[in-house]
Amino acid sequence: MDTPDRAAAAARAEDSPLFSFIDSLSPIEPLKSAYSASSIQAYQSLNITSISSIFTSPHDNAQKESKLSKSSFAEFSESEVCADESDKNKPSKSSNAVRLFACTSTLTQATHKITSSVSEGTVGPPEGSNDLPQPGQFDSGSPDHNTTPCHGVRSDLKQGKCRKLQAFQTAKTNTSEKRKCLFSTEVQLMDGCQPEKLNDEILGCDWDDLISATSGELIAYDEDHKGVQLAVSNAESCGFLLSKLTGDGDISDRTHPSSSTQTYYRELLMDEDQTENAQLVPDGEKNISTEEIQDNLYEANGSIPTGYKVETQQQRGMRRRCLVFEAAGYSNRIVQKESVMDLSVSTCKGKSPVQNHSNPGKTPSPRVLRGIGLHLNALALTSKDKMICQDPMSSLVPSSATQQEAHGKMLSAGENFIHPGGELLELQMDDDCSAGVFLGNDHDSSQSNSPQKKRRKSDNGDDGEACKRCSCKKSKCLKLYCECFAAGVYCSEPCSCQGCLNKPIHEEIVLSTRKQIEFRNPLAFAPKVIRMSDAGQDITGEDPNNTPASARHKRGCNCKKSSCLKKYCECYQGGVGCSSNCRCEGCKNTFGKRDAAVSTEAEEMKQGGEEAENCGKEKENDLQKANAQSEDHPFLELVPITPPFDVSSSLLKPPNFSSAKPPRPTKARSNSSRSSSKAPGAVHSQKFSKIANSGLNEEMPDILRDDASPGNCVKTSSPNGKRVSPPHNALSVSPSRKGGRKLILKSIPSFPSLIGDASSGSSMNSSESAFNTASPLALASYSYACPWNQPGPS
DNA sequence: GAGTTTGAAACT
DNA sequence: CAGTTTCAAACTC
Repeated sequence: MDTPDRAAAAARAEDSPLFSFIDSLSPIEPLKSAYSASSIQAYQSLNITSISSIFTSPHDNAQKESKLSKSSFAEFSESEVCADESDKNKPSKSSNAVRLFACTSTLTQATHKITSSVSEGTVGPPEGSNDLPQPGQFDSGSPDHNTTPCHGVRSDLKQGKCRKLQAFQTAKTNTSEKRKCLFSTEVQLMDGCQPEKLNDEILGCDWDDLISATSGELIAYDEDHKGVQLAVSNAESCGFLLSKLTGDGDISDRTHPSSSTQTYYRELLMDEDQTENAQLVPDGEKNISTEEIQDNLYEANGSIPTGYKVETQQQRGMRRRCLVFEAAGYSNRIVQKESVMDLSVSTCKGKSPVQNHSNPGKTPSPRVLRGIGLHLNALALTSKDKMICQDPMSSLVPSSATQQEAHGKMLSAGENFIHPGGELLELQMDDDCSAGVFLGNDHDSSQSNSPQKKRRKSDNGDDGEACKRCSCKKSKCLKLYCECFAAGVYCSEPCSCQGCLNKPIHEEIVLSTRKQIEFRNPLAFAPKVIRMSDAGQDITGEDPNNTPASARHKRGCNCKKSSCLKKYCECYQGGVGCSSNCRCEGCKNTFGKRDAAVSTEAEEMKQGGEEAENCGKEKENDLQKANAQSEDHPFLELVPITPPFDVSSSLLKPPNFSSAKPPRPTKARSNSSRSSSKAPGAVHSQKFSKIANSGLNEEMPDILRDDASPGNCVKTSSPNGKRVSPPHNALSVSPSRKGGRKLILKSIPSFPSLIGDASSGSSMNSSESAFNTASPLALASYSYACPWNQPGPS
């Protein structure tokens, strides 16, 4: 960051002929400056104080960026947002991306080196593979970048930008570079199409991402981070991405530095995107540039900085995607490594082979995908998840180099996964959809982790309704009645709603409404069904006992006529047995009767799985659906809660961690009180004690009680826990939390992210400062926890 | 596809 | 906090 360093770096770069060439192409200096202290200042001014972002995964940065963009450029973003929808993929963007891409191709290794050197210059001395800016360096730099140029860019780029940003986020080691690239790209965009060497170079690494971003959809792959994802149409959503990536990413990076560096994001270019791109850039250039570039990248891997190489070759990013796709093993299989190139090529050409494969007939529009984002809750709640969209899935399908790896990552990712903002949600949806789509293809089942996805896939695939979504008429999709809104996702094409305001265009309204609802009921957007089982087992591994059956409906149902044997019953719908919290009458929940639960909750918790099985026999279809929902998305569960939530109540966040006080789930209490009132207090208390006492307990009890235990937020289970726990002392608060975290994540609605975006900017700073090292996950958890911590409405 | 049932969400 | 109304999903035909 220091000027001397920059000077040195600059000198180096200048020395190389490439540098001169690059200069001719586009001025890089601006970027440098951006990275430099000046940028930092700007960053600070923006209120993005926390450097923690540096430590954190790219996600954090992205979030911050998004936040910044939003907060500082809220006007822009909004106006742009509107424009985005109409102009999602602006030619300028695509053109820029194309340019960058082309530049990168031309630049090849030398350029990469230069870029790296440049980055280094800002940060520190580059070396060999290290040429690429180190994460830490970037981190420091990235924020700056983000702050200054990004804002403008973001606003301009809008969704596409966000996507790009997200993509950047995904990259770990490369992240910094990627970030730079993003920034650079963003900058260019802002500037208007000014090609920049750095950008190009950087883009070389991320250009795919950029392209994807421009194209419309992004698929983020964070091998290391696993959790990351997506992008999304709105910058807002970008902000939400918090995903655990940070935490995971950090960890993973540490553990697997080399691999970590390779995060990959891919975009499937939609026809639109392609067309747009084509328009923007000469066809020949585009195609050639992209293809060549890719080829070059692959070929030049040796020459290319490790980070680049890895990314291009390994396409770890894809793996992430794979998470989604994993379920759809098919996608992975089909595409595989080649898929990456194919994708890139396809994007250039117009349609990605993948898309063709998945849905020859359909060409999922980026929009669709965006909208599709599934919500964990939604998933858990209904088969609707299916809605998500097969198409997107298919389109997205990028194959991962190693499916298995991807799977593993996916799982982890799922765990880590946080729902970003609405767009992110979309991505999620995409993932989900993909999962759903692929469910049929469960090949990947080997993934072990993604059983849920598999199930869903099957479900989705089976259901023609897969893409069905809400059909609100009077609620304007701004109430919990709306599944989309409840799930924290924007309504999209599949929706048949009327007067829908749950769209990126009305982000503010959505956020405000969401806040209101959350204020009224902090748990409103929390997952209705907490499912320790899969997530806990897989992720945590700590709670072998937890079985799907163990999961219970948080609030408990109030069924009277359905006997808890129909989807009317949330418990049944969620594939969980009724618990003492339920006030149902004549409960016959196949997953576990309330009475039984009360009397033998402990057993149920352990054996819940059995119950589920039994129930499943009774109604295979229903059960499958339910199970799929609940189980399939274990990692969905993991999904971060709503950042917004955090944001809204965010103020508490820092305190949470710092403060030993366990967050109180105000509602939880209310729930408990409720349940207690209805159910025998003794029983309830017993459960509690059980939970508290048993190590396993964490699983369900936490969740169910999640409310009860504020810790839930904190708990970050395995994946999350990894990231979070170390840094977050406060988190450590209760061991039990681990399990809770999983649950928590699940519940988190994507929308929250939206909220989070708005508030996050300032709030994040404080929180980040507190966390610093904390991973994004931590943040997410934190934020999530905060709400809980706060009595909220109470 | 239309109408009914259902229970959660929202409202008072 | 309890009761009522509103709402949209789930279900039935």
